[in-house]
Amino acid sequence: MIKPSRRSRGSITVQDVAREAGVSAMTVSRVVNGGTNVREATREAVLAAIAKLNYSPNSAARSLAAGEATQIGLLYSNPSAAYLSQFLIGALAAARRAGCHLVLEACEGERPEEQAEATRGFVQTHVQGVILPPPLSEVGAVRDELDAAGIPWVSVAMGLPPEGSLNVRIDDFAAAAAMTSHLIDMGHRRIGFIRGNPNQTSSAERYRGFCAAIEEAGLDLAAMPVEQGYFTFRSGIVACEALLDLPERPTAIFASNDDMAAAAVGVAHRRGLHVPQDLSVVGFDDTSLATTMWPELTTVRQPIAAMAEAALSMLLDELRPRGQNAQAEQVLAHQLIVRESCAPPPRR
Amino acid sequence: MIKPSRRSRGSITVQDVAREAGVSAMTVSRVVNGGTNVREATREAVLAAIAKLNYSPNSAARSLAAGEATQIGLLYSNPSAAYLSQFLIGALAAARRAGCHLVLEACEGERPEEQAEATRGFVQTHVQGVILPPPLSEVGAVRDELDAAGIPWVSVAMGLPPEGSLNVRIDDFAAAAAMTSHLIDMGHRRIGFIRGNPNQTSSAERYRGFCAAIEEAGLDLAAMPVEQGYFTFRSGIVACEALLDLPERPTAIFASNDDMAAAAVGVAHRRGLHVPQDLSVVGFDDTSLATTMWPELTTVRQPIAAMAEAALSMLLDELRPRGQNAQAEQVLAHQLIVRESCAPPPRR
DNA sequence: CGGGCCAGCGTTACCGCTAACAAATCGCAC
DNA sequence: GTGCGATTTGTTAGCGGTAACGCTGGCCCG
Repeated sequence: MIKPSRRSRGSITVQDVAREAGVSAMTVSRVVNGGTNVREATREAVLAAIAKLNYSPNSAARSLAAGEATQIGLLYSNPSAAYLSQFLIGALAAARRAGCHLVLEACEGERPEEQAEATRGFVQTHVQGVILPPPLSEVGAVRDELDAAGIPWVSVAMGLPPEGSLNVRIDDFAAAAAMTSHLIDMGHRRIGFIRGNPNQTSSAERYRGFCAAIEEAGLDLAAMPVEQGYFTFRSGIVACEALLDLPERPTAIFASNDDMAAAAVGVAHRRGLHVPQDLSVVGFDDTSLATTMWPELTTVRQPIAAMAEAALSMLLDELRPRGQNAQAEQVLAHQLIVRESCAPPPRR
Repeated sequence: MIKPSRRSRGSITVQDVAREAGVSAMTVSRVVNGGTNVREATREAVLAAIAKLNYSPNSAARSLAAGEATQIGLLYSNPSAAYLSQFLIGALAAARRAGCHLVLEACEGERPEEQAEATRGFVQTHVQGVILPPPLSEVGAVRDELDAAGIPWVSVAMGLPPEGSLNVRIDDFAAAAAMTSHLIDMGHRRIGFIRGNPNQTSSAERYRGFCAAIEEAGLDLAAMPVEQGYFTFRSGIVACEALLDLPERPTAIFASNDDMAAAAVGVAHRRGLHVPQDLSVVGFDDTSLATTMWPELTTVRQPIAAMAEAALSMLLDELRPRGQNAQAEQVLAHQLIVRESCAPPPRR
């Protein structure tokens, strides 16, 4: 007497689908993945059976059988929370599709030794690849450690990634230039710029974009006041104070990220300047801060979730033994988001 | 002739550990999980072998063999990004430990029909349980849909969870009372309160805590101006304007979350009031906003990541067939975070 | 001193899926 | 028709781990 398998989970498996469609389990598997070398009629029968039974493949079994990568590391330091949450949403979506797990690790310290230490945590836990969102994508200690362990990595949102490395980014240069042109088109002729942290290449790229747009418009770059910031709210306060202390005040401020832009708006308000009537302020990144302030911020949106997804796919392609990977670099489209924080300069 | 298995992945398996320790694979498995009925000497030998080989179990194989839950849903609407990122960090850590995948689904709309629709997405994709962070934990349409499908859920951070439901939370009442007492201890006698969205029970609990502390201090509750807010930055502006328009202005404002507190600080600044010298402002949640503003916000910290972890563990316990689950409710500890946004009231 | 019980460990048989190989089928030129 | 390569489909053998059950030997009790 055959007793029903005591361990059956009652869920729909390939076998069930195969029986329903009158084919073998292997054929079902082929249809579900890629589906090479399956006759059209057969595929349709299988798809119909899948739909009928509401089958969804068991990802644990799949990655076990296929021997795929199952643990991908994500090393984060302290980007803005808004950035991180978007990033995680994208990465999680891609991870689930691929059936792999995301292993998070915080990298708190600033010192190379601490960073290397956090990285070694990954090596211990057998992650097969690592995603490096900013600003860690720029940290040599981390990359060296991963290279030494032979673990592939993808950098995300670097301004100027090293040749041949896996990376996903936007065109910081073009985005900053577009934003600058937007201000110029509005009539601003004296635009203050707050630079980002010099240890990140995107800072330089954004500044280059700013300069290029100024010069292209035939304006005098030397007349544009520039302050150094470090991407933090606090540094934005200092930089903005300096800009507004100038005898000839800028009519607009372009901060290299939203946090610093928010700081600039705060400083302006405390000085009794109205934004945007007296001073226009624009940022970069379109984090949630941009809409939880008043006035809401004109800024550049990065497709953060899409970038995370792209990074993970790229990494998995790299890890897949079969064939060579198509591309090692992806530049996604950015978008200029116009809100209420900028307006034509005040008439004088 | 035995050729080495062509599909071997070269990684360390239970078999390797078993051989090294001179026991069977099953014993290794027992040691790794729980480890009931294993002699101490044997356990040590196995642990030594594990350490020596640097073995780490394959979570795909584990969940396949054990037939464990592999997909846990996380339905989020739009809590603050800071909240979400912390929440995801905690949930991911727990998910990895348990070897299950997190399935995110955004629930955009406000209308019950849209919310139910988003929930049905989960039912389709065979998630075995769902975590409901605020404010979705309070949405009847979502919970009904899950109940109808027989999918267990855990609510997180509800103020007053329904009897018998799985939930993880902090004591909103006590936390709000503590914050209020802190203000009273500083010398404030006229404290304005901005309520949270009435569709969330935590709003009511926080308000109850505020009232209790006021009365316990022997102050006149009727003298405290209260405004309705909705947890949004925008609603905080309106509420704070109303409070500051009062003939007898409060010396402190207790906003039911950080976004509204940030709004209050902004309004005060635009009116030329200095925070905290002229007006103290405190918030609730300790999201990242609390430190990306100036002055930094005194607020209540929720252990968000820990709450997410607890929620996931609770859900998995519920799903595990063996035995009954210990607890259906967990109240984690909150913490009063004192920063720069409050000070004794101005002398008059 | 025999037998029942249980802690401790091994054996077997899978979980659900897919790589690799084998077999069947097809198309087509001669 | 026949032969042969290309395409489509089926078969087998695991991937790494664990549930269920079986076996062993020591302990206790009658």
